[in-house]
Amino acid sequence: MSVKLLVLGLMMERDRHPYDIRQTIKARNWHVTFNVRDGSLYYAVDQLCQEGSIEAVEIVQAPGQNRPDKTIYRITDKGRETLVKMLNKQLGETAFPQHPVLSALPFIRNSDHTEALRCLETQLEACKERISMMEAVQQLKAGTLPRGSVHLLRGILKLSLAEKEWLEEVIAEAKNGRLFEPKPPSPDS
Amino acid sequence: MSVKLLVLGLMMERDRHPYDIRQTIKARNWHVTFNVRDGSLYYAVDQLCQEGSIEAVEIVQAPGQNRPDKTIYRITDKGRETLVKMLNKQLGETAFPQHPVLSALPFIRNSDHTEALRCLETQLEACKERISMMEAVQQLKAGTLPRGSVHLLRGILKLSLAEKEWLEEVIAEAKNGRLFEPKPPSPDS
DNA sequence: ATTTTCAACCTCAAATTTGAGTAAACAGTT
DNA sequence: AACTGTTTACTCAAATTTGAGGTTGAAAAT
Repeated sequence: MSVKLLVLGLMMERDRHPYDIRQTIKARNWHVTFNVRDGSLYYAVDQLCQEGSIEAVEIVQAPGQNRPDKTIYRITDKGRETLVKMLNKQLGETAFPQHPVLSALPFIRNSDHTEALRCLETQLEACKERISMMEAVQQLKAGTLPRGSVHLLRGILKLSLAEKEWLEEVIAEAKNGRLFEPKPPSPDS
Repeated sequence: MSVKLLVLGLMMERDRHPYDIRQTIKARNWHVTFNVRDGSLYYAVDQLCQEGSIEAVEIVQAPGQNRPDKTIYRITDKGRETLVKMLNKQLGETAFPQHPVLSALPFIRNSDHTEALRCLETQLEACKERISMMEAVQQLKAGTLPRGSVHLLRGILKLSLAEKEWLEEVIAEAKNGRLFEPKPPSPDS
């Protein structure tokens, strides 16, 4: 969710420019949890700057002279406060995460069944890939990472494993068609 | 995610007015998966109406005469097409769901540790409640629900159980302080 | 009999995200 | 030497969500 939290958190490690943040996310395989578009990133940086949570420190002239120069930002004292507040806020949100398949399921009988099955199988594929990726990363880096990041990996892994089992059940019922049956007798669904 | 999908899906069952949708969500305990504010709901209905996916059928005069009258909508043929498209789109999204704790974890060492621990415990509480609620609902209604809805419940349950175990591990490390330790030796985290 | 609360309804500005661009430099290919 | 693709770096309108508010009438509490 909060892109601002991400920005401030990364700025705690060192001064950065927006694009650096983008790269760091990739480098750490954080795109799984932090699904941020460029737009939101630059927007968040702008906001943080306006509210005084970060400040521009340096403008680096890029190699070619017509290229836009990157502005490097630093977190301020106010920013450190903001960070603590946002952490509290976010840790306090008890909303269940939104899963696309989960929220599509109650309506799935209105779908094109063949197509839906194909989608579910793609989901399972993606899920399995995520699992092996997380296992690999854990092997490689677990020793060197701060505990928070380790638990991030373990969390993704654990949730993905549960997701996998569940998807397999759903797919089984999609295959035998039961998933798409109109209804048992019932009054309210 | 897609509020529009929700609206169309519910309109497939019968004609409805926006507030009816709101109530149905509550009645079915769907607020867990569909976390919709009033604003988005009315906005989505408006959009769907403008694009011709639903149409107003009837305007019911509410009891007192100064109260706003509710407009009842019906799904159109175009709406049914839209629904199928949105289902496909949504089922095709393989993004990992956003969990507030998950994305706060890598930065948690910058938090107020006592407060953070308290938050984590609240999370665990909420998670447990969700689990017992889902178990109860399953007991009561599993027989009468369409399969899609059953799998929705089972999914929430399965994911929440995994979440619970994971949270317990995290809390254990928050208690002994290891979670907040600055870092093991490493270069990149 | 009057105040308080609650459920039914809805609105709207401001914040944020999405999606689709732009443009320059470099690396590799034909 | 001209093409194609990729990385760096950013922009912007349009779509959507958020958060907070507003009105009426009926029911409950004082």
